[in-house]
Amino acid sequence: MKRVILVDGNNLMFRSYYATAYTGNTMKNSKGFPTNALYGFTTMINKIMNEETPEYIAVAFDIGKNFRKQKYDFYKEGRQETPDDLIKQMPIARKILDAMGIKYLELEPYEADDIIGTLAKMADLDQEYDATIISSDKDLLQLISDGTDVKLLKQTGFIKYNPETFKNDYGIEPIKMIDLKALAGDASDNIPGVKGIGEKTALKLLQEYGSLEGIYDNIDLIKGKTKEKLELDHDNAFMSKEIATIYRDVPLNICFEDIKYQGANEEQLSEIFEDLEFYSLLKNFEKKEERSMDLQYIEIDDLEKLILGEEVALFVEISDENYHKGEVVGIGLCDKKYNYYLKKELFDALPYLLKDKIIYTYHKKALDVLLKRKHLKELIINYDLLIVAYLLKGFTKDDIAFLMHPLGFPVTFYTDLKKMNFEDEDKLKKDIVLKARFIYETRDDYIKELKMEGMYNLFKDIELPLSTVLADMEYFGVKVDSEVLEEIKKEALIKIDQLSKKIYELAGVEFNIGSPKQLGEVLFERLGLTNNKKNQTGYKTDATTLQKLRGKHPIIDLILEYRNFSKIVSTYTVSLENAKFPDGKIHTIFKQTLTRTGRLSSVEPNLQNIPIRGEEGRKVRRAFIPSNDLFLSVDYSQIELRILAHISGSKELIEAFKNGDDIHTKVAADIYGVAPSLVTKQMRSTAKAVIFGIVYGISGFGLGENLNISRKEAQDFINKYYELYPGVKRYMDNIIKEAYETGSVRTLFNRKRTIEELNNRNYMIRSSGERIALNTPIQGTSADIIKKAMVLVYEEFQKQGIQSKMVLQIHDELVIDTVKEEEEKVTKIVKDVMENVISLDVPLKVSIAKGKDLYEAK
DNA sequence: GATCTCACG
DNA sequence: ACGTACGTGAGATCG
Repeated sequence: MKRVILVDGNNLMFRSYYATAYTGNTMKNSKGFPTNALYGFTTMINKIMNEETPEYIAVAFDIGKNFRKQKYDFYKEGRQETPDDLIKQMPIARKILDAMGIKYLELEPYEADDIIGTLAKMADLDQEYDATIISSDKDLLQLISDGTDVKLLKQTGFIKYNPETFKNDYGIEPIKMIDLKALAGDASDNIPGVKGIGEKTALKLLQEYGSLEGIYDNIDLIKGKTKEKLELDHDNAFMSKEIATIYRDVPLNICFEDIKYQGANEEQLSEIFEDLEFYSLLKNFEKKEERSMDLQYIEIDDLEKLILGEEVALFVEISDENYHKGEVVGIGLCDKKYNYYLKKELFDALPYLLKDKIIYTYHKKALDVLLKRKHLKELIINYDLLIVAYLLKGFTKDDIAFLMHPLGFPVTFYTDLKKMNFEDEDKLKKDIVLKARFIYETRDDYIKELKMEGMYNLFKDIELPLSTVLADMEYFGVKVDSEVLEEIKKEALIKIDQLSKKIYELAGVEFNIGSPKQLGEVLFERLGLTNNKKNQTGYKTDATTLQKLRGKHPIIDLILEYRNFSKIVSTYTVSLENAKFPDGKIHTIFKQTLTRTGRLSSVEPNLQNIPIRGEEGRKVRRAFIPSNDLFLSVDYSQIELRILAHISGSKELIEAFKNGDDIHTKVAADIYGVAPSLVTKQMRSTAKAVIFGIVYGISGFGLGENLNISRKEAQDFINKYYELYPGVKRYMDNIIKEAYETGSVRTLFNRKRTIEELNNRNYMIRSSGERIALNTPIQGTSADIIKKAMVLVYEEFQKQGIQSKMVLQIHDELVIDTVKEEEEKVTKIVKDVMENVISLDVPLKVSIAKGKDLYEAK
């Protein structure tokens, strides 16, 4: 049996284009030619060649007019025009295939689908050949047969369909996909179908009557509205069927030998890749001559030889992404004229060497920490390209190579440097110097861009000084009591042991409770519990699903408890203990340039998700103890809601906050139409869920799921809320409109987030873009506010010579490791700064807690 | 390495 | 009819 691979080339190009256009910047080479679709296309083809190693392969494209459009001019009408940036890339895709030795096929007036259909038919008729079709377009599923399967590409991975697996999923024969479309239509191709009938109803009808013809033959057996709709759109249905049918007799006049894989012409291919600047792909077949910019640099062993201008760019390569552990590998230094490479031993001289210089760097925080670890004087750094790129592009990588590579610089990625253990000295030195040079050469343009975008102040007054604060917090670290952790672990393990025994007993079998797959089988097959919730791999067994089964079987509660304790053991005792440094402290890394909203995140380990909601988990907080005398925890109360009140200008909400009302009680009273004194706990928590939902852009369905009430009830709550607080509704409408117009939203401090999702043709992704537009100004402004407060607190501590240290930030909360004698002073500073950091139309309020560990300080 | 589950704001 | 809340990090399992 010979296998023929049939690739939907058009589909691959579109997919690649929108995949990357959606995550961020459209990739271009240094000449400004767009390359994003080609990059995705090429890697996909490479992947296919590796995974399938086909002997016969063809890639089909659309070209020119197509016969469906000629006959029915509404076909594919209303579709967004293909972007210019994508059209430009189309001919290059064909060139690449030529160079790869892969045949491509196109023939006017047919579409790629028809060409694939024709070849699949050839394979079906020929006993010697089997075909596999590769595409993310479901239309092609109609071609599945004994001799043809379809690899349907998903956002991640793929599903492989043959007649059997297809029937399992859809409940109909593959060929009935055509009838399905005839009934349900297809919005993206503008195929009408039968108005008012969607996939659900269509599938039901087809399962019962077999085909479109079968349905109309038995039309009298069908009742009610469905029948009316079918009768009304009879002609449309049959016309839709015609359009949806892939034409399988395209006069290609070829045989399989014509599409035999020829092997790549590497020279030709590397020329194309050079031109596109696909350096990572070039690497794959070991292009000999390295494209280099021949950067000249001076190696410094003797500091006497080093004379620097006023402005310098500094790049320090570190041997581990975790700069609390890594060591200096090498140093690049540039001024206006010269490039220098300094060996790592000269790191200690930097504070002296760069005194009074204007310093530009990449990843200032790592540098700050490194200096502290070596007990060196701090450097005054004026510019951090990592932060700048984050603000301007939403760029998120710690490795500067990700910034340089798309611009055509021959730079080595950090992971590759690390893989070779930073050993190739020549390459390494050149690389480090190049990075420093890049920082120097681009700084003016980036600063200009920051100013143009109105983000210069955000950078200069908040983000840059914040990196100093974060370095200080990370380096100081949080002390952990290993004995407490050990104690918690021991007790939890005993619990786990007892629980597993009981669970095995009730299940009648021993299995791995930690395996969702095995657990699902035990609960829903062996014990016969009912669960209609599924995920990709089987039954859903997450806490919400299980909670709905409580009372149905005693095993459920035990499993929930088991999960609780095993989470505590693995994540919050063992891992935290492992994260401890020799000084008995945990030194997390606060990622300053990662989140899309402006929040921080915390890694290695994450100290922003230490348990608090559950009593058992909360005990873990006893293990976090101050290095000084006590913890002071100050958190903003309802900061996001206050921000919503402010930016929406909602009179009612502003009034409530000014009065100092309990906002959830107030909203509950309004929604239920009762006096605040009559609001029950239940009512208050419902109101709370509604309020949070609003901030996230929830739907009636989502809120319903969340509160376990009907979708309609939930929708009523939402409508009521809009009615009561029209300002909020107005804000939501306006911000979404603005987001569509500008492609982005901003926070109060002008932090910008571009939302590519809004341009996506997929409804789901577009709606997600709208929710992002809604939520980001709120979450982001909150992040701005606490960041500014941190900078001011830090400065005030310095001014007053305070020894207490800020150690944690948990989004709306600051934790200070406080010296007893400073308790009063510190409390006042932190409270005053946090409450007065910005003046809004509503007051900002904090609540304060203190204690001898993180458990008590809450 | 993807997926599921669960911890936090 | 679609599919279903914003932002994160991490451990265990499994193909």
